[in-house]
Amino acid sequence: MKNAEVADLLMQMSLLSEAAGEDRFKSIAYRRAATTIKELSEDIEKVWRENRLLDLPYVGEGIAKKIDEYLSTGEATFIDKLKAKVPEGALELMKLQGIGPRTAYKLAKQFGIKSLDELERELESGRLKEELGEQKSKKLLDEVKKSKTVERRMLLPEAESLAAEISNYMEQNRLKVFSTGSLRRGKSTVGDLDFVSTTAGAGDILMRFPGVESIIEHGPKRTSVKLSTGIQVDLRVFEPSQFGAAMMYFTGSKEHNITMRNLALSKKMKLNEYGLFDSSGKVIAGRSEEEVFSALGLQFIPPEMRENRGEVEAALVGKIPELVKIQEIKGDLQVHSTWSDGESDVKSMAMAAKALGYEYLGVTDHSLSMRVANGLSEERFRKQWKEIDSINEEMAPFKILKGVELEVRGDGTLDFDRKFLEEFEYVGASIHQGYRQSPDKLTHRAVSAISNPSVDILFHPTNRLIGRREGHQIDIPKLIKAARDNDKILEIDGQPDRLDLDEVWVRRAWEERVTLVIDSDAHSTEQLQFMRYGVLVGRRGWLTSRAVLNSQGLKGVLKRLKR
DNA sequence: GCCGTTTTCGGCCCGACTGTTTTCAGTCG
Repeated sequence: MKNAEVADLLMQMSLLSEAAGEDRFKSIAYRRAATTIKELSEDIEKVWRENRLLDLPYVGEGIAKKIDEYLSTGEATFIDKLKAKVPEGALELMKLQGIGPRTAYKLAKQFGIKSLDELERELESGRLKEELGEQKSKKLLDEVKKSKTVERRMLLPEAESLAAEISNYMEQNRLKVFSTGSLRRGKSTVGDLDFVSTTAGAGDILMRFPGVESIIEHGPKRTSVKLSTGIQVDLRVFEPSQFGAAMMYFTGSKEHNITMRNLALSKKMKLNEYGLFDSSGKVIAGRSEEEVFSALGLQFIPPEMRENRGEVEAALVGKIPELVKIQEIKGDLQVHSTWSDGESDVKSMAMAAKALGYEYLGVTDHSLSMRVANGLSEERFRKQWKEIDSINEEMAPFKILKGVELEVRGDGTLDFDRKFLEEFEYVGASIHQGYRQSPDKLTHRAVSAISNPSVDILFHPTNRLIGRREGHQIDIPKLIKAARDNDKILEIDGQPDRLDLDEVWVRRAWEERVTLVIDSDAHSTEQLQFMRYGVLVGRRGWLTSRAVLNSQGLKGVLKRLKR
């Protein structure tokens, strides 16, 4: 699948077009098309072969022609053409906060600055003071020095705990702040933190938060600071009567906001962060999000869905799904114990699961060939089952299910034979090995695993580790089709660095009526909490409880996994 | 470059903050 490559090319076009000083709407158009293709839940090559490129949102004649060139010849002459118009170095300079297309163009063209290192030298020499002004030079110099610490996005637990730390600090100063932005939308990675407050002066308190390293800007309504960890925190202050509109605006996403504002315009109203207004400027709504949605004739859209992926259109016709909730989860079907690489024993895991209100817990220790994880042999599994039986007697009606995380070996064969696999209450297969295999081979392994009669679930299908390792380049539409044809289940793994399947594919899978299971993949009792993150992915993938196997009670799950 | 229950041309979300621009351009979210 070349979706990521094509999206990347279009994103480059967007940046180049901006740096070349072209009409800024061109750049926006490229970026929108890039997003469309990045989030496309089918193979772009398939769309192209079937002549459906023009059906994609934000793809018109111009962009379709470029995609056609790339997919048919493997070349992208349009990139080189545009590059010729951009002075060398401008793109790199634009990565710096405070340098936009204008400044980058000027610095690269007039001063021949080609890199951040060169910019640093020029700034230190003072030669740019006349051009940029004293303040700006100083600010940029600070930025250049800071830029050397790599920019990173936080995983959800880190983002949540930082947000909690900041809001506790504010609370100690008798100020309430509300977390918004991508954290409120439940995105798998969070770049910066966004808060809304209804108390004047909140910005002054934020600036005194102990982790603050520098102040990016500070005004009566908006304050932005940078923490020593490199994370940016933005705070905006509003009147209580504006709170709902403010939360909507700051929760985003940006593209969702644009669609919402356009919808307001089409109804002769105006929507901004202060409220919804009629054509005479009179306020119609703003105090709560519910009020604003309703005044626009929309159903309430849960934050997790606000990504401009059709949710506004769905809300207009009352088709927002009732998203799955964490309270509806009745059990966990992938956890590990001390039998393999877990830190807690089976009984502790079961007690912790019961304490969460679950009816059942599927213990899925690794199979034999995962030697690094102390994978179990047939003999050890039989011993484990005895232990499970006795705990089950004690804890009834709570039930521990005998599962396995079964290794799909490099050659596509499974760790155990069919006869033994039938003795488990269910089998989840995983592909951990063989990164360097071709996409075709990996796809074949995944498809044959999910098609195997002894396998019920494919765990974390791409095996990605966010920020550390790309997932296997498997053909996911093909995998989804195989799961559907064989009536099998795909997993959303709740480990914060996995969250695999990705939300885009989760949505596609359920559209094809493939059941999903949301698991914590816990390796300790505490990690059972990771279920929450998996549920967020499900919600971002528009799942209802009906789509999620483990929103069913024990009876329903056993029926579905009947062997 | 894309798009259309006002439009196939003329728009494209809307506002805060910074700096030294004495009225607004650049950048950002």
